[in-house]
Amino acid sequence: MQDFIHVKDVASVGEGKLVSVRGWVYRKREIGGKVFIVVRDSTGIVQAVVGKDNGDAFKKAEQLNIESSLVLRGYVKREPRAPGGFEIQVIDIPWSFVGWQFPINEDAAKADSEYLLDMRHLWVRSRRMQSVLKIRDTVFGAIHEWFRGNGYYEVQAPMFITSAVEGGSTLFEVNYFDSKAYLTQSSQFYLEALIFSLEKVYTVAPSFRAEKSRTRRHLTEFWHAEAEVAWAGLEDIFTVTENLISHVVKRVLERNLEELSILGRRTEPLENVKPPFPRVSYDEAIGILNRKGFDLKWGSDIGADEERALTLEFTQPIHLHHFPEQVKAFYHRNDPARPETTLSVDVLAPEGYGEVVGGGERIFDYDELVGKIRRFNLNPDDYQWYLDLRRYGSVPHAGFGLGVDRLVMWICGLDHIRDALPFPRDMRRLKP
RNA sequence: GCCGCCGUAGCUCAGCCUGGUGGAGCGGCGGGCUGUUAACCCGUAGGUCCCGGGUUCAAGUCCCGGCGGCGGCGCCA
Repeated sequence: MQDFIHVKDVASVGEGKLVSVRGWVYRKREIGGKVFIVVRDSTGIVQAVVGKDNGDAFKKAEQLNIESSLVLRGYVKREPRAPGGFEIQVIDIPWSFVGWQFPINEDAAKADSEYLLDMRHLWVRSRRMQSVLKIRDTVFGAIHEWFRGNGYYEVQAPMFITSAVEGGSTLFEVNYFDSKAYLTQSSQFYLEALIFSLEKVYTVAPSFRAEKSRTRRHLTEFWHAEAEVAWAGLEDIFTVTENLISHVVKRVLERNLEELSILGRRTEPLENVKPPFPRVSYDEAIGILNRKGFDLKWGSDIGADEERALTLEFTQPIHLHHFPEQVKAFYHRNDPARPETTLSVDVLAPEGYGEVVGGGERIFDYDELVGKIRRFNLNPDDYQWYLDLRRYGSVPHAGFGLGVDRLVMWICGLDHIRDALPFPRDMRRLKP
């Protein structure tokens, strides 16, 4: 077996070296008795040239379609006319697979259409998706890196559950032998159970929401990074989320400048991301928004349009905190100093992207939790084991959930969350 | 749940308002070009104009119904 190199290393092996690369046809042009093949692999693109005098390889090269695969061998040449300044002068093509006519062309790619979603299993090969996927890899890696570097245990919660985490949210029902089960919409309750064992825990797992949402920031299956910390309060969640997000962004800037550039993503908004993030109370937000022309009453929720307007006032992600009780789920702890509000926080990504994190302090007192469940017209019987946690050595604690796909969407500057992951699932899309 | 939009070539779309022989670009195929960069130039093939009904001498175009799809809001991460 001979040694192969990756496309990105072609320039550095030095002119005149004989190299072998394996990849796919990114572009093919025939002119002047030569075939120019731009070869793509997981690391980049490089131009290869096959001359007509090289009869056997020339014939093979001529037959290749876009995205056909090939192995080629040739000499590296410094060539200012080639993209990247180097090309491979092919001496032979030891292996090739002549693919069918590739169904995605430049026109379809430019249109950014529904068609590309139907063709996603092939579109993942595009430089654009390739770049998103590399950044996504950095993001997931950096999340694990940060939690593990800060004393958290990684845990796993079940995906099959029997009742809702939050009343009102819609669950996917599945057949579970002779009974019904549901797909989890959050691992939070399980993490809360686990803090009494491990104190600081996190998980990165899918969550499922059967909401009929048709927006650019909703999926029915999304990747949820959740953490829960014993003895922690709202201030700790501010600190944890701003440090976590800043770390992730820093890693992306270290590793993915090329990918950001392929995506046409400006890096300035990312370079601004450093702790601490501005803290904006719900009260302040209502004031800011009403000065900007909204007409919001205290107690109304801050919707997508309002979030967008609010984030445009800042150059960093912001901590929006102290939401009124009625706009947050029942498990949020009310602020003893101001009981109509909760010790809750959303982190809003800048540039109009909006909510990427929701979290805050949880109710740790049994009677307080039962009372609030009733006040929200829910049935305490549905929360038996969750209430149990408040019976045996309960402690103040706090946690949060981060929508990883939303974070990737913002970091990449994407228009739609669907493009932040390879095979998105939403209300109307279950394939490929 | 609410509001709005669309369905014409493999893909992206124009044509519809104001009815009169189905169009463009990209892609395919054939040819040309001795260095292309989303190559270019010439030629050529390719259509159930979503389906059904109606109006009309005549419907892709107007009307009614159906089907399929898209965007946004709410909800949330």
